[in-house]
Amino acid sequence: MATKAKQTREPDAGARRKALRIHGTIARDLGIHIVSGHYKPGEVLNGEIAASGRLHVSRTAYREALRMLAAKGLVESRPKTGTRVSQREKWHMLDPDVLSWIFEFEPGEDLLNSLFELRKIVEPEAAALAAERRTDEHIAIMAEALDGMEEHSLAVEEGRIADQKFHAALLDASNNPFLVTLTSGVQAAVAWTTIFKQRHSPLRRDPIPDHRRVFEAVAAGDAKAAHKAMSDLVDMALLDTTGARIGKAGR
Amino acid sequence: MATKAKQTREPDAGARRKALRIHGTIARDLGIHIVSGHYKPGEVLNGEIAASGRLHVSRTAYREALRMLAAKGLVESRPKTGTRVSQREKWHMLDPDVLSWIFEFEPGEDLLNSLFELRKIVEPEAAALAAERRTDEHIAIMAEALDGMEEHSLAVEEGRIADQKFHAALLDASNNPFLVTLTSGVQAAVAWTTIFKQRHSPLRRDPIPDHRRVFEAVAAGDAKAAHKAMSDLVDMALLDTTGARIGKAGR
DNA sequence: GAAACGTTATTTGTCTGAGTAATGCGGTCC
DNA sequence: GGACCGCATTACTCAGACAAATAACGTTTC
Repeated sequence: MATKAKQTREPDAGARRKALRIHGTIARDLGIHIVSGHYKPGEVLNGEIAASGRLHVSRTAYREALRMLAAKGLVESRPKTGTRVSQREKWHMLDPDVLSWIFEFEPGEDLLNSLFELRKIVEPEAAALAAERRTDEHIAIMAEALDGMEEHSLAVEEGRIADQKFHAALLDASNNPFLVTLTSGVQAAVAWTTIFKQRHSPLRRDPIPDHRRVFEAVAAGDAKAAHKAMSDLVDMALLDTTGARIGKAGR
Repeated sequence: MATKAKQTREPDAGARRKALRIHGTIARDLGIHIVSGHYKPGEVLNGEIAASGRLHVSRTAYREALRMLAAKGLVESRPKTGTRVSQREKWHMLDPDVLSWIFEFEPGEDLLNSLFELRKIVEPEAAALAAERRTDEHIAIMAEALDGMEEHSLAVEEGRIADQKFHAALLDASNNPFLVTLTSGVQAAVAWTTIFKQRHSPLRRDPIPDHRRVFEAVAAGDAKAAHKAMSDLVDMALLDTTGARIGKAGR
């Protein structure tokens, strides 16, 4: 019997969990069940009274969870017919939460490849734009972050924060808000699982030199070089992830 | 009554609106106010009791609207401090609803350019992938849609539906669910405003030949040609949109 | 005096129960 | 057979109360 552990302010280094409320936890649980295929598209969920009763929560909380899922395109509600799981094409696959839910379970090799296919398309171009548009301030922030990554390692929290700073500054330099949200969300989801998987295979190529190549190209304003360097970086990230997953090489 | 539609009663010609409920309309109104800058990031909204009272709705409905906006990253709620508009970096700019809200108001030239920058990066690559992976069935659907576009025109509803079918099949052929959601959402938002703007400047280049070039490249499995053709298509779309914007009389 | 600690007020969060509105389904009438 | 009409089901909306979280303030303690 899992009673909810009284989790007061958890000062653990992680800003990862934000102490979800009831509606948040239910949305997350339901969302994971949906993206993992436990509830299939077209399937009708239990009625509000039944579902809320089964979960021992009020209808209010359950409904708010449904509203969140509906806002992410995962479900659709109508009177008389009930709430049903939407078709997969309707899902907002790039929503940060949906992405994290997908990767929290088991991505599925094809989905992982699809995501990296997208990264391979977008991120090099973003780096190229950043090379053309970066300000001196961007360079300063990225340089500092790079130093932080070298001093600590990506194995510890501080190093990962520096890594995030680096990529955030890079994206900001592209000066395109759509690229920012798209890429930051994807990176966050991937980073999370990568960290997890790496516990099993701590051996990996040192990513710092690749980061430095990106940095130097952006600092020099060399869009083509930035494109190439970032492309390599994404390739390496893919190898890290799939390598940790399975030994076999993809196509 | 001329058409024998199974559709029971749809008195309003606008089939675009799905008869939003109260929480949906409030979320939309609030969302538009946020993305249009009327409520600025960091600003705290009125308390739930005050806001719901001012809108003459129940707290429940207002809260569900907030949950939807929170699910899209537009607001954040905490006890004691209230609900405040999130920083722009937190917004899910690629969420279909957020996108439509942005373009419903007045996109802002820079935002429009940023979005087309993204399209220019992603859609040609998607077309290239489609050229490599398309099945015969995809070709058949696209051919049929293309015929429909030629028979009717993009000026009428049927033609636009055929256009959507064409692009949907093209995206599906890329076999990448992330590309599908990303591109379809963006296209929908842009198409909406383009249709609207075109009432003022009906003169535009005929897009059918460009579509045909994309089709032929994809049918031939020529990724490079598909890339080029789709790139041209996006260029033309940008010209259409900005041209219509500049052409209109300022208000 | 400053830092740790408890108190309080305010706001969101959760619960309950009732009533309303939309809608698919089946029956009825022509 | 088709159009219309009621019925049952389900989500939707409302109202009011209570609980939990937390920022701000005041108090204690060293």
